Amino acid sequence: MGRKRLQEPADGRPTVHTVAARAGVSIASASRVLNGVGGSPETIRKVRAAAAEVGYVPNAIARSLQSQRTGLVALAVEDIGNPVYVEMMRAIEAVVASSGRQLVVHATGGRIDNEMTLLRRLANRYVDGMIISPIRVTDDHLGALVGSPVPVVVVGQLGADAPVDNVRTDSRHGVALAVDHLLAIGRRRIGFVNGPLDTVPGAARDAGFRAALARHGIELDEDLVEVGDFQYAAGRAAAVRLLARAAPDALVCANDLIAVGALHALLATGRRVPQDVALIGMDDTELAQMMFPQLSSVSLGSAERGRRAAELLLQRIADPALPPRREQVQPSLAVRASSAATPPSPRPSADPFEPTPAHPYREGVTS
Amino acid sequence: MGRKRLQEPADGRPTVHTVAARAGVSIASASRVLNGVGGSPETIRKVRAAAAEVGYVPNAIARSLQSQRTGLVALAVEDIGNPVYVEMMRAIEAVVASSGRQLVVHATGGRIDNEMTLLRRLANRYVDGMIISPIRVTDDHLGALVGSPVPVVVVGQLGADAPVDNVRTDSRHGVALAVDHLLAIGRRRIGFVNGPLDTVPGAARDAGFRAALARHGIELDEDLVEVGDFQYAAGRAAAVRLLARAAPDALVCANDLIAVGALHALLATGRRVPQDVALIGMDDTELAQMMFPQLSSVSLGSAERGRRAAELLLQRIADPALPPRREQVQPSLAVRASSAATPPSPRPSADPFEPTPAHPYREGVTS
DNA sequence: AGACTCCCCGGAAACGTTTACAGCGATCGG
DNA sequence: CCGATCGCTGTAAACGTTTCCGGGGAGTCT
Repeated sequence: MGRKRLQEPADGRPTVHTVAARAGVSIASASRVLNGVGGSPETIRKVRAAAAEVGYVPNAIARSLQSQRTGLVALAVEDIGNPVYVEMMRAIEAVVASSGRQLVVHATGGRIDNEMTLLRRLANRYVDGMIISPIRVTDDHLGALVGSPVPVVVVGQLGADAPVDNVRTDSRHGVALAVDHLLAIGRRRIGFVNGPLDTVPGAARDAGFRAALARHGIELDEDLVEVGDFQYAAGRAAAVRLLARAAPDALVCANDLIAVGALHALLATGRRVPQDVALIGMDDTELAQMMFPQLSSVSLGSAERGRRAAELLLQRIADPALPPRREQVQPSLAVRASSAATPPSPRPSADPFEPTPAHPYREGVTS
Repeated sequence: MGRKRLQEPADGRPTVHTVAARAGVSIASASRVLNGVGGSPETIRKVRAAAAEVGYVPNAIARSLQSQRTGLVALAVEDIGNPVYVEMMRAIEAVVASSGRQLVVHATGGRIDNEMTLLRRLANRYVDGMIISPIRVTDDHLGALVGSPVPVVVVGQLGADAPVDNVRTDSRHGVALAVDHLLAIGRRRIGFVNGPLDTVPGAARDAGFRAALARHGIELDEDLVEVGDFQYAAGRAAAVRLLARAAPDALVCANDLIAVGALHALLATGRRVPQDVALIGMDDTELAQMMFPQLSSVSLGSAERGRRAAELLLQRIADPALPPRREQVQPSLAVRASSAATPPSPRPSADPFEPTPAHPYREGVTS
């Protein structure tokens, strides 16, 4: 018994023991040199040479076990295909990468059980922290968030007093920006295509739409409101239903994907955008600018929210004792061709050279 | 000297030692029960109870160190925003998740140095395997791939004899499908908007386009070929350049993003699609169907390629001694409105009920 | 009854790294 | 010339888990 330890694992892969043996020093010295801390010139030379000869690469897992951190950060969103999350992911990835960490992404499908599973799995510490953007929130959920063993930052609305790092936006105000703008360009029958009302953003946007109309003293025709899902196909179907029973002169959509679906529905039924129906999306993703006509869209600062969430998370990882913080990003409206100030003209508006200065500009935050 | 080991880490988080002590058994027994292997009914009861009481959750890192696997699989693509990679990612995620693993995504930006860094980092075994879709390939690169210490599967074209698991498609043939179809519906001046020629897909598609025309005995007018980047903005700019100097009656695009850009350019300059110019994209992503008119697109089976790549990878992880395999996915053409067999009609058809009304205004596309 | 099998258990090693600690020689200051 | 300091080194512990191995008890077969 008692033989110290295999110097060469059966695997053949070099470990710090291999390097140390080859350099004729102890593993402690080898490790120190490899980490650039301490060591005499001679030792440094020998260890470096030995490491290079055997092609030594430190094992990330063993290092993690020792250092109690994995260098990974998780991001959980509903759908990694939604461009709004893509933009958020890009922003987060940039911050996270600059701290030398890597990103693990999870698609939750918006299902609470999936999110709960993820939160529970956090306990086994496979990541150093997590950014999650839940679209539905329950009490269990909230409990799991505040009781999480590793830092969690929430992107999105949350119960007001939840002691969790949180970066949110004011999507009610965002909807108001859209409504105000449409009224300002003379639209009166404004429709609304929303996502599910049992989601946090869906509920907030519905409330925002109603409040905005009420503020202007306009009575809402329920026929002008339709609900689908936060996806293209569902948005298009919802728009088709709405158009079948009502004749809006403008549509606000809770999402750019829905807006693209609505655009398709409008064009496919021979309506002109914006002459017959003005259209405004939400999230201001790349998609909005790819459409023809380019879509006006309410920016909810997804990239900015992602960036800030990542920074909050990194700070909390560095100092878990920090008090919970909350940050807010203001929405703004990007006006583009789909809601250009073209007066609703009679159908055969002959002039093909009608001037419509459709260059996008941003309207201020002030309502 | 002497004292065994802290039962309760200063941290306060329960370990298997905590559970074992509380249950009055050894850590070996505790571990066995927790893994569901062995243990008498009484032991099982005690350990389960103790684990529940202290809220024990096994530490994933320690487990990884012992088992020599992390349960993570990496995916490296050029741009996580490109819908083709989103679809691929979804397919991969499904397979990977069904094996109980998780996905780590990396955006390489198509830069070889980034990819090399990733490949080198593989050596520290932070993941069990990697799927990579390089758009540029060098010899160094190839060396790093074949010499990788952990399983790697490549999605995309590769040097013919590289001993690396690889799933590819025949994009030359894909381009041919598009060209054949356009010729069949009577188009003669077929343009091509490609991505960079120094990329593998760019080169293959260029060759495919030229070969397809040659096969039909058509001489290529170089004015009808334009190169940009595999992105929306670059595609749009490239299409604008092309349209400024030539008058195609059809456009093939190397990518759906490019095709969307081209569509925008066409519509913004008052051209009708497909009446004036038929349009075909490539990759057949969701985006193609979101457009109005819906875009024909050559499917290169991105989801299928992702699925197969994931399966190859899992099999190789299970048995690293497997010989390298290569799989091929056949392209197919999805014909939609943008290349419907509408004969090129004379311009002025002022029919107000024409199904695709031209938009009477121009957008900020510099001509 | 004795030998054999089977099952369960606990001690201890192992995964590969970092790091606290102590020893030791050399340098330096007094 | 001696003691303190400093820089370097090696031993060993620690991170938290799984698993090999040997011991022992209960049961079974001959």
